[in-house]
Amino acid sequence: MHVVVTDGTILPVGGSARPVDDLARAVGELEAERPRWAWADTRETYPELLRAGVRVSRCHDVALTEGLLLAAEGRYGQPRSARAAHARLHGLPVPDEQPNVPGTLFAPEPLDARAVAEVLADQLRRIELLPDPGRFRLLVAAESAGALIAAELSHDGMPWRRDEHDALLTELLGPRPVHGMRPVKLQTLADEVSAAFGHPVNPDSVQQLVKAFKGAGVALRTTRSWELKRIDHPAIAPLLAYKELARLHSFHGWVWADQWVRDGRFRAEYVVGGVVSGRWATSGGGALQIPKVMRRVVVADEGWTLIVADAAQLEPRVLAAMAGDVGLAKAAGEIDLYSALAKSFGGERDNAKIAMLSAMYGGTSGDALKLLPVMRQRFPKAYQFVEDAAKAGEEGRLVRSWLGRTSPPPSERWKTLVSGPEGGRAARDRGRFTRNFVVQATAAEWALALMAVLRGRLPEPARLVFFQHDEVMVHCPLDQAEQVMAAVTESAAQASRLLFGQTPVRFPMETVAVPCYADAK
DNA sequence: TGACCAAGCGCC
DNA sequence: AAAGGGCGCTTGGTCA
Repeated sequence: MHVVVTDGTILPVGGSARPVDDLARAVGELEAERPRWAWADTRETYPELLRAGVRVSRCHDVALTEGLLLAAEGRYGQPRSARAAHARLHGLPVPDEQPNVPGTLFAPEPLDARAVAEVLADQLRRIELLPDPGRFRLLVAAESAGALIAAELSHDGMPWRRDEHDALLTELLGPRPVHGMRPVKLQTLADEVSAAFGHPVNPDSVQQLVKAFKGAGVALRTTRSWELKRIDHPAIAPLLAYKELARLHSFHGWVWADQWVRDGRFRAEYVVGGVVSGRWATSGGGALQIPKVMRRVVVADEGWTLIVADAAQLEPRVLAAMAGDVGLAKAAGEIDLYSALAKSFGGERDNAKIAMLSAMYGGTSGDALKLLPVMRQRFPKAYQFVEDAAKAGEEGRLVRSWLGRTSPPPSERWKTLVSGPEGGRAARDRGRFTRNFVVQATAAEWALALMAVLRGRLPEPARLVFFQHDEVMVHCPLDQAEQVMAAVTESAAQASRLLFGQTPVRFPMETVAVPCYADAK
């Protein structure tokens, strides 16, 4: 049963609205009945419940659902807030999308509970009109669970040892400099670059670098590191070292830690569905781009451990299950998908891998082109599945994930471009996007389902603390390690059943219990 | 001065 | 890990 929640009101759908003074307390009491809470936007309501110590098991996020519905209905890009949805429902002027900044001076009055209930009812009706309402309902549930989880991840935070972070930075860069200065090791490398050219060059400036290399008789198109590596010049070594360390300093250095690490926790801000494929994005903190070298500062609390679980070869498995390709599904029933593939393929493991990846991602390398016909012959249904997606893209049509997330339509610019002289290129690019979309979006759905199930199976006080596309991290007391690892395995199986029902495809998780993130794999 | 873009590279 | 898709984020540089 749905129960609508706004700032000061609780409204059980079909019942009567009840004003409440203490929202967290009221929600906490009603949670015993396990309703599906419906609210305009999880980001506006749930954080304060969490701060009050209240967690809920499930919800319906109106804004996220509206975004999914609009895309599915071919109205991608319209404002998706509950307020906008309500205005559309009543033929009123639709307000522009508001940035989500709580307490903004000009923030509009929140919708009242009755209006939210109206939008909810309308959404449930619209879902029934879609090609596969059952799957879409699952998508809505998973996306909404994602919203809960994202808020909880931010609330709980990933363990982050500032002392270890500082030690790592000091080791690599030198001691923390006064604000605005380069750390000593960076400055030394910058000086070495200048010395190699015989005059001052700012290694952060592409223009200066290209000019300096030109003066030294080296023509460069870009200063990308893979291009620099092919050049023989005394400035290259210090420059490459500089680039790597400078990035660490400016992206995840002391200033970053001041802003994002508090009380021994890194609290990222996740954006659920922030990527068109349904993958999450982050706004601030760069949680999805933390360099691997930083993993050694992610350390479990005393007496606790980190359970790090990574879905192995998720995307080819997802394709096998989606396409219903018997041969591929059989290979995906093995732990090492690629050796199984090679057996069925009658070739080398590496070749099987390249063929698989090229089929999924539209690879164009020489090896890939040679191997694709084998792929097509051995796994015709899987091959056809991604080919169909690519063809749809090339023709400007939409594609959908397994649960019904719809790709954005091509832009007006693309439509002009595709009928012009460079049209073939634009069409192929779009084809690669839609080919990738169906696989990546479904993999994202599987990952959401995994987390939603796992969240419900975690014992107190274990907490999900990190999520990165196909990898999750749980922080729990040492004596819960076995239980949590088992929960991960069971959740993967449950997620697979939720999405695909009975399938020979397995979705193994590589799961380890470690004191420190760097110790995983 | 601030707004905006491109380059470059981290993650999956 | 592949390799291709897409993201965030910082810096330098340009323009109004």
